[in-house]
Amino acid sequence: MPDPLEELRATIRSAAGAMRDAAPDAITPTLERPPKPELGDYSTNAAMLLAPAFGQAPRDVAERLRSELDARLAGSAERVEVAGPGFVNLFLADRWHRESLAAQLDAGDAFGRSTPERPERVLVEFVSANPTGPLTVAAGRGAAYGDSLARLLELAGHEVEREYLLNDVGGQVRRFAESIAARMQGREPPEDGYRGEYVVELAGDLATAGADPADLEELARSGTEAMRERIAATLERFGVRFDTWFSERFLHEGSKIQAAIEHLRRRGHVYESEGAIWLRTTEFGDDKDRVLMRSDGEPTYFAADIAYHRDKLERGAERMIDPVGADHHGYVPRMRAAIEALGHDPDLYEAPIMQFVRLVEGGERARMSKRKGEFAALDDLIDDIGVDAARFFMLQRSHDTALDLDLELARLQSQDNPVYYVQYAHARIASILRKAVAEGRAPAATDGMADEAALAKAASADGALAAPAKAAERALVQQLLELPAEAVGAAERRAPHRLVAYATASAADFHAFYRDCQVVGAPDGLEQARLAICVAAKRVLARTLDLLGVSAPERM
RNA sequence: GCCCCGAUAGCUCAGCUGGAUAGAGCGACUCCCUCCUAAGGAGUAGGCCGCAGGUUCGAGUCCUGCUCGGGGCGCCA
Repeated sequence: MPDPLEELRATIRSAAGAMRDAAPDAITPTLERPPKPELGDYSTNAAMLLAPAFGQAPRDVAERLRSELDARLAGSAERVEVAGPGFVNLFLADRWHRESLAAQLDAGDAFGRSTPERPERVLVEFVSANPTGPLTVAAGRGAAYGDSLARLLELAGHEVEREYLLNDVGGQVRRFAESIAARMQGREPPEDGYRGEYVVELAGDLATAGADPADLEELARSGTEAMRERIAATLERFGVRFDTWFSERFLHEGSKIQAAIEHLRRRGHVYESEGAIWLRTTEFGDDKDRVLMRSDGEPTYFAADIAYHRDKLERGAERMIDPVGADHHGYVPRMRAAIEALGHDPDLYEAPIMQFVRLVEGGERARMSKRKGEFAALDDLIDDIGVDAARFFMLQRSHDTALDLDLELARLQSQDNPVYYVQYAHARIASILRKAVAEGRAPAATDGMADEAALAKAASADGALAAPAKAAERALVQQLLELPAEAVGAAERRAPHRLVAYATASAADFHAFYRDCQVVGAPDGLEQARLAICVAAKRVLARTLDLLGVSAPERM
């Protein structure tokens, strides 16, 4: 896919290469928009990066780079300047903007997509909340993060699988079954059981279906299955769908755990002590060794998880990304150690730490504990503020920052709500296109809406457009061209929250364009050019919102 | 005690792997609808980037120490 900014970067690299008599290692210069428009359209720090290797003052290197670039950008740049400590600033011609916009439109839906140097098969395992209760808001943050990350990785050219690990066996599940049984018999759940109202309802349903309160095995099975369905329904509402629901029970029943332990034993990392079987994780940087098989003969969750990750690798995963809650972050070093003990590079296992979400309203904070029965359910949050606001707010902040979600702000269906800022820009563009069709200034598609593809095609024809000349036009075009790099950067850094900032900035640039540039009714050529900019902006906003899992409305 | 994360505007937080005069939203204050959606725009006020050192042409960003807050240190998951 043509990426005009990537071509500019390549030009800078080649100019830097041409002057590298001292042959420094490859540098990765920045290409960014300077803080003030007077400083040019783009700026690079390449000279400052090269200066140490040349043993020259940054400004002198910058001057040499300037003349190299000046020659290479003859048709595209009006001028190239050296400024500040050694920045080389590019003032690009109208023609460059026109051609870049045309290239973007020509790429259609492929714009933003990229091909990594080394595409990977990535398995993103997320949410994986115990099927012993409804999803909490905290799980929702993990869902929003994991799903957006998966979407980003796909756009960045990787092969992605979304997977949910169902912890459908073990102590928590037993307590869950005991709690259901107690409710079926009209008793209170045990002290360490699940006391939520949903357990009462579930017990009623199972009783109606003829379940036997004495058969804990069966209650565990049907209870977790009922919860799994409920969780899946909540996630579906939330716009999150998994490729695979992986049952931990499968690992136990299929002797996968024994096989994994045996594998580790053959590699020489397993020993017995105090009646238990241990993995020598300290060999790989962990604080202490960890138990795989308890003295009562039951495998630990850790052993099951090792078998699980081994299974992921056997299924072809080249990278495993497991966003985990902050309350489990202590678990990460031992899992890393286990990956290494299995004979793999531990770096292919990544566990982004999800910090907590706190719901804030008038200073009050909801607690989130499933077992005590007082929790903030994701469904309740969606009912309250809607999917778009929920996902936008949860993705607004870096995953490793604790988030206070302000319900009062998120609930507002008004101008104060930051979600609508971006959506409104999209709706405004749709409105312009509708008007253009209504006045016969743009072709209509079969559905009566503007034929965006036709507009794009006409615009990308060579020389068809007047050049974007106003500052607001140029700024918007430049902003839209950032999408591919933004998407790749957000994917590589596992940081979907960057897209929220990008979407907000793009919307702001559109609103400024809207203020300064009349579209429908502008002089011939200019009107076509602006309609093309509108189409490009609409696509970028829709794409970005989609990556966030937020809708892009045609009207508001 | 050890480990992880955080500390940036009144509030909630960004800051693109070290670059130019540190940004956004909310809140406060002033303006702008004969005009494609005012869910918008223009502007003002608001900062010792937790503290102290260090690294270098340059540090909110990297290193060390400290303070405060959150979390974790189980043969639970």
